[in-house]
Amino acid sequence: MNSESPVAISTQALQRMPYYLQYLKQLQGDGVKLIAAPAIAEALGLNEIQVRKDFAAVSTAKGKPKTGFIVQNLIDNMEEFLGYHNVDDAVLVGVGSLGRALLSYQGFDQCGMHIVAAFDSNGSLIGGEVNRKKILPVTKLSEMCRRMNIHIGIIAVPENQAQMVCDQLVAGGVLAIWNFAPTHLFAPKNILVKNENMAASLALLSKHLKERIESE
Amino acid sequence: MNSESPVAISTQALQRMPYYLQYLKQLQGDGVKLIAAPAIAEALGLNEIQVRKDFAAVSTAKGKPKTGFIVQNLIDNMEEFLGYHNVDDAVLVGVGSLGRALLSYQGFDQCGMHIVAAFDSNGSLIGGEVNRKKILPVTKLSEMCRRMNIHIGIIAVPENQAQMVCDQLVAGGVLAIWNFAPTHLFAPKNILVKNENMAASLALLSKHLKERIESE
DNA sequence: TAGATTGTTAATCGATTAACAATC
DNA sequence: TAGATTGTTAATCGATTAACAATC
Repeated sequence: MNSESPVAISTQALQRMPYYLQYLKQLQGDGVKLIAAPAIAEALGLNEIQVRKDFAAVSTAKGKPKTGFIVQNLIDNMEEFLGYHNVDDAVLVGVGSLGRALLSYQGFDQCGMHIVAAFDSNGSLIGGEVNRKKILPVTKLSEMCRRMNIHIGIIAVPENQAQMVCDQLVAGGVLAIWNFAPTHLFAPKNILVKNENMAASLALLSKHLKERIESE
Repeated sequence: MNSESPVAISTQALQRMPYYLQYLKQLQGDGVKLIAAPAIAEALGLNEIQVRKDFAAVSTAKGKPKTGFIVQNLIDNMEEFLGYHNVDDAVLVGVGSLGRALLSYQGFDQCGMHIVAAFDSNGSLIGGEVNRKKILPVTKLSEMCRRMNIHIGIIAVPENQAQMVCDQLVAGGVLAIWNFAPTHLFAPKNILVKNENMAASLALLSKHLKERIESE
């Protein structure tokens, strides 16, 4: 494994990349051409050695002592590394309030994902559209995934329907699932399931506040 | 630190709690009274030793060999541990499509957070409401936070406004910030900032797909 | 009793941070 | 040159998993 990447990269490092990209693009917008690792570390609240390692894992060009890295190069290398250049088609299942928000979000295309259609089981929604994406009946889900060669399935349905939707996405041949339902999903090992569980984040906030307030 | 909890708990363990809770409540709904760690591990795709350790960290009652744990006890212990019983008031800033979705979500109250109001800078939104939450001018943000004793600030504004909003929330005395803007925020060390960066999750998906597709 | 499950101590694994020589 | 910054190897830290005795 990792045949194409000379240096292995951790999951954590991977998820720092979008923060680097956001800041690097901001610098670029301000006309900055060069940037050093310590400056980025400072701006993003990270350790500078960590930044250097992360850059080493994705950068084709080496940094120059006393100078740093070429902003444009880093942006290109990161986007290439993350696969933002070859956009994957996605479908979204569950057109509730969260589903609508995701369908309306403009930034996914720049991150290598394009939502082509939405699915729902509610007959009154079917045939409508949100942000120019048609809402189709969920009964057609796996067939459409296969026909359109969809790679990503986004699950935004209630938790009791999530596993069923997951199964159909897998049957439709998707390779990755982005799960917004607050439940564990079973999927074949070669399918990546990324959970986005608000309750898990809230647990962190709630516990922090409980401790702060109790310690008074 | 950790004076009230006999066993220290990791951030990771904390974020697993909502998954346990979800499953335990499902069991309870099915009339199941007792559950063993290996069964839960199986259902949630976790290691059974990890489950036992997580339970040991929050449970007041010990598990019984050959029997397991009392479902009701675990639910109570976890909710108490996470602070779901004492609900914290929150405000949301930025009534775009994501902000609306968050305002409409019904599950936060059960997780110890209650959104009392929303703020926006767009005059045409002010005075309106979403899911019975009034939309107020962002100019009143810190004053209102202080007056209403708000503990949590939710940031759902564009990235270029996020730091300014963060500063005002801090000025208003909030203790924790839930940041949906894809940018790093600077805040005092005693304020918890939890980032919810969709781009970071997408990076994981995009990279996985790039590798899968390249390896064909 | 026998066997499944518990709780805890030790070992492993992965990620971060420190130390330091190389270089512009 | 001197000093800042780079890249890499070693040390530390945190979390997970393994090993195992205790117990119902």
